[in-house]
Amino acid sequence: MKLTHPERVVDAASGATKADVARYYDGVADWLLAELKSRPVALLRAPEGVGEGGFFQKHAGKAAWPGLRLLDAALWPGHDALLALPTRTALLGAVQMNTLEFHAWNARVPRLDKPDRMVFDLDPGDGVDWAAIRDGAVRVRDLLGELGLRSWLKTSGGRGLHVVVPLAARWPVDTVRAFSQAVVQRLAGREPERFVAKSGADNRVGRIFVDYLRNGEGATTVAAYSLRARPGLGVSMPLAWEDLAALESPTHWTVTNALQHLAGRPADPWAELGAHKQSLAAPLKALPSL
DNA sequence: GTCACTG
DNA sequence: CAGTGACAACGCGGG
DNA sequence: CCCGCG
Ligand SMILES: [Mn+2]
Ligand SMILES: [Mn+2]
Repeated sequence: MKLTHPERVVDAASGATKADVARYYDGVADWLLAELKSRPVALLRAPEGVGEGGFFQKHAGKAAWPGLRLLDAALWPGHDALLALPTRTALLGAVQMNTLEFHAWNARVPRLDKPDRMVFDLDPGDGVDWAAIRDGAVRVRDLLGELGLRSWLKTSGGRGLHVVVPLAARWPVDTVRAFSQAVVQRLAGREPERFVAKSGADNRVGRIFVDYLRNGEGATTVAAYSLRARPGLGVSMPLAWEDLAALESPTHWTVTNALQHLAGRPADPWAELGAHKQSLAAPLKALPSL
C-alpha cells in the first residue's frame, strides 16, 4: 500500500505523522474491520491534519481507491450510494486519503432499517469532571440492566464514554430511537442534577447529555478503535465495566500507546458482545416509549 | 488528497 | 497554469 | 425563519 507524505505531521500535540496513523490502523485492522463489517461508514478526512478544515464523507463522490465498496444505492432511497470498507486494503486506502476517524451506522446491510445495536453517547457539559462521567455511565448501565439489557463500554476518544447495547435486528430504527430517548428521559427524570435529555450546550452545564440521537436513521457513531481528529489523537477504546473505576482519564489511550495496550490486554472486553442479540420486547413493555 | 471547474 | 470549492445532512434547540 | 451544533 503506497502511502504518500509518510513524514507529514498530522497532529502537532502528539507529533504523530501520517505513517504513525497508518501503522496504528494497520495494527488495529482486524478489530476495526470487524466493527465496520457490513455497515455503512462515514469518514472524517483531514488532509491538513488535526484542526480546522476536515470534512465528513459518506458518499463516494469522485473519490475511489482499492477495496472501497459502494453499497447498492437502493438500500437508502433518495440518497447516493453509501460506503463500506470490507478489507484491510480498503481501510488503509482510506488512511492514504487522510481519514482520521471512522464512523459507522448501527445497522448492517441489507437491513439498514433494523439496527443491531443501540448507543448511548455520554456528552458531558462544561464543568463535569471525569469521576462524574464514570458514575454517569454506571447509572446508564444500571438502568439498562433493570430493563433487562446488557451493555458494553468504550471511551469516545474525547471527553466522554459510549454505552453500547447489542440487539437482535428485529425492531425498526424509529422504535429503537424512541426507546433510547425514553431511557434518557427516565435517567434525567430520576437524577435531573446529573443528566439532561435535551441537546444543546446551555442547559447541560454541570450535567451530562446522554445523546440518544445517535440511534436515528442514518446517524453514525465513531467506531471502536477509531482515532479522534483532535489534539493528542485519542482512541475510542473498548473496556470492561470492571476496569472503568481504575481508568484515570477518558483520553488515556492514544495513537501513541494504544497498540501496546492491545498487545498486552488479557482478553477482548467485547468478546461476548456479538453473541448477545438482545430482544427489545420486554424492555419496550417495561418502558413504553409511545 | 484528488478532482472538476474557473480564469 | 494556479487557484478554489467540494467532499454529510438533518433533527434538535434556541433566538 | 435561520443559525449552531454534533
Ligand atoms: Mn459524544
Ligand atoms: Mn453526541
